[in-house]
Amino acid sequence: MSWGVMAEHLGWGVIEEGWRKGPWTAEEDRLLIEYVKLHGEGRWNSVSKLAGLKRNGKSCRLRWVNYLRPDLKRGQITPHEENIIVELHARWGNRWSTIARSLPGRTDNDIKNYWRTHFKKKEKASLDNCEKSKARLLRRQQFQQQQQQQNQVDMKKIMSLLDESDNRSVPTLPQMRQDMASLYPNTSEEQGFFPSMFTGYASIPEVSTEDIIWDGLWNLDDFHGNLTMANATNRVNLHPIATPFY
DNA sequence: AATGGGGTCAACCGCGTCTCA
DNA sequence: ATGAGACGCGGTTGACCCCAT
Repeated sequence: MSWGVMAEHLGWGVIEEGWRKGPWTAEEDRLLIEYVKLHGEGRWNSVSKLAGLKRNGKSCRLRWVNYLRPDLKRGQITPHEENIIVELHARWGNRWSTIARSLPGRTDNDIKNYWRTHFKKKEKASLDNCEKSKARLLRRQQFQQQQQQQNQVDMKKIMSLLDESDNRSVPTLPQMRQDMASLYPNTSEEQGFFPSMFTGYASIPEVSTEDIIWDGLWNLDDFHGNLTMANATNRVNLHPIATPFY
């Protein structure tokens, strides 16, 4: 039983509008290779007529470019190639064919697949961090708002105390201590007697070292993200500046 | 041993660009 | 100048494989 017959028995190679679709058989590959040997690359739409393949031109071109070309490099992407991909992606964004030109033997499809599998994970992780960071930011904003409101209340209390002591002229230090102690009975002078508004710094609760580290990483991610996004979305602007490695 | 989930890769699809009559 | 066909590109899908549970 031939590959083609078997494939059809197994439900592969669906025929739609006269064109076969799905995985290529060894026989189809052979026919395509023969065709390219005889006629060269190009004129893909005539493959079906000249080679007897029931595949449309697009499908033939793709099969040749991504799989059958003799100069294709097989095997895993090397660390060196990965470095190049990362560097060029930062510069060009998702312009896979441009990146592929700098990696002999690799196709745009290879690079695209590699990027998606190896870097989507990192992207997802950074998106998760983004959500965490947003939540933290919200917590901080809420806390700072509360702090501000509390400070206003405190200030009013202090002002009213001062008003009461107007007839005492300038308060003495013991008097001030007494006033503050009545406002903040649980706070010792050593712990920081005055409310935070006097220090100009509101301490932030529930912020762990881990949070701080993640914030730092997030800032870096954000910077890198913006950079690559800018590159990806402003390709036209970058054209005159940078040239791909042909 | 069964199964669910994630990784990998080949192939398809839609759209934009190029070429040529 | 223009329209149709060919080509190229990036995004997406789906099948297969492997591994952990």
